[in-house]
Amino acid sequence: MSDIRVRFCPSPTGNPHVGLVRTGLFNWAYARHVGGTFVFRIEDTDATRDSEESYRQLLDTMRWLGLDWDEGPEVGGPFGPYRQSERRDIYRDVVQRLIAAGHVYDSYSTAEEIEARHVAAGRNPKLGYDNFDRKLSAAQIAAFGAEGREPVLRVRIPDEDLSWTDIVRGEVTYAAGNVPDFVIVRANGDPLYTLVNPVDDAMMRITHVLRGEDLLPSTPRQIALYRALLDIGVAEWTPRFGHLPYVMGEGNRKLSKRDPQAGLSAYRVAGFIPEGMLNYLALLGWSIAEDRDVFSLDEMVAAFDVADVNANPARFDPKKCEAINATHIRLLDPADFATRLADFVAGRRPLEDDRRGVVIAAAPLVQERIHTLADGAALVDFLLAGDDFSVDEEAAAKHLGADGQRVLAAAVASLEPLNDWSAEPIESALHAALVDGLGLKPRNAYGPIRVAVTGRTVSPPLFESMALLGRALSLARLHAARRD
RNA sequence: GCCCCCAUCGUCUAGAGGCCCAGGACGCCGCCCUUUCAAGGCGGUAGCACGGGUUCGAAUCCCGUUGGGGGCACCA
Repeated sequence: MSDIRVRFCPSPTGNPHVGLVRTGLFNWAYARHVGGTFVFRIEDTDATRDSEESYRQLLDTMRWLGLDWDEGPEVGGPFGPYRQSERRDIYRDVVQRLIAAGHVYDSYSTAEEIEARHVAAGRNPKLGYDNFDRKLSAAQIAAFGAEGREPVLRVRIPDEDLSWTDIVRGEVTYAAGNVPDFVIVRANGDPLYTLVNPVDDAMMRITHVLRGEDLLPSTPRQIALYRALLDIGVAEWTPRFGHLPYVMGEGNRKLSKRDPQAGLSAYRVAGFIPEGMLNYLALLGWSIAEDRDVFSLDEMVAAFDVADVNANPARFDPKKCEAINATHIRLLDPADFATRLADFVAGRRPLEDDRRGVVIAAAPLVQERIHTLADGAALVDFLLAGDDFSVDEEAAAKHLGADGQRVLAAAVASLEPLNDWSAEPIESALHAALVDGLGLKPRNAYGPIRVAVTGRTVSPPLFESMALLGRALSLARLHAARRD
């Protein structure tokens, strides 16, 4: 067991997106690699944006992927609670101590006033807070109070360079004067992320903060806050920071929640399996070896180190994600794959026991032909369709014309006397009648039959499919496809 | 505008001075196999952003330029 403690602390807004999950994965993998502790914390300090549904989705997603946490919601731990909405009293106390020690001060400036001051001084109005309220006189404060204005609380940033050694980027420095005093408590008394995140990291004894690159600019502020937390005894050390590269979407934009390919749940619904998803996500900024990009979670754990993470942004490529997923599907033990496929199908349409058995039996025929479980479901659908079976129009036009009709007639004639309705006899009978009898090339011979029986031009292997479908249904569909 | 980050095939990456006229994967294109589709096999396509240094030697180190991204909230 190592003393390393990392955390994953999403806020429950909307559905978890792939970049967020990738960050969770890297934290988890690092914790497991070093034998440390993985803390899962929910940052729900913004009541107007957080939702219980999103919270549930977060836990559900983590569990689906198999990223278990050592401390966190529903698991507990020595530093709980792990939902910030339940930690108000803790923050209130820390704020009192920060005030008492003089690290923070009341600030009355509104955004308009700050901007006006910049304009009046001939500066860029977008410069940010100007630390104006640092030196308010008692009289001014009294005057604001008399107006009924409620101050926010700001942290006093030291006037010196702030730098750290980023685990993935190396030395990063923000020169003195570039980090304005920032707000940690709203005028209404609500603590902000800017306070709560470092406070919890300190109190939960986090040693390594691994998070998205978007938070890099907030790191100097946090380092300044840590000095204050160290001073008042809330923190015992400043953690190391590592900023993981962005996951980009289409075009050159950071993958946003609105992006259709961004939400992780969409992949689950589309029939991606955790193994494939995790493997692909791991590839976004990390690689296991020079000539290898398919691996299991265990293999990742054995090899993963944050220090090896690449600093440049990665584009999420749905095609490669599918390809990786496909190889993981093929890697699955056939029995395991069969039950996953059956469960997936059952999630889409009611599956009675005997039909479930058919899907299980068909699974080996589709396992290596698909990228996602949804592909698999589509491939076995003809076995489950009852009265709603229909032949695809385009396929019919192409294969069930005059030539197709001759094939169908000969096929029916050869199949009807068959006693043993299994793949081999079916193949022999069809081969004799169509290839030998009509002198057709196999691809032309079996096309019409495939379309008649499965309704599509693409299906699992024909003879096995017909065997699975059964004699009665197979013949009925062959008859139904005939025009005479 | 200011600050910060990033820069190898279309995409994800390997590469931590000579092993690299740059390796793997996805994609794409051929061919083989083949009852469709896959899978598999074989082959191909395509890249170190640019300019200066440093060095006997640079994709690798330094500086600059350009390009891309992010931040500059009483969101996280």
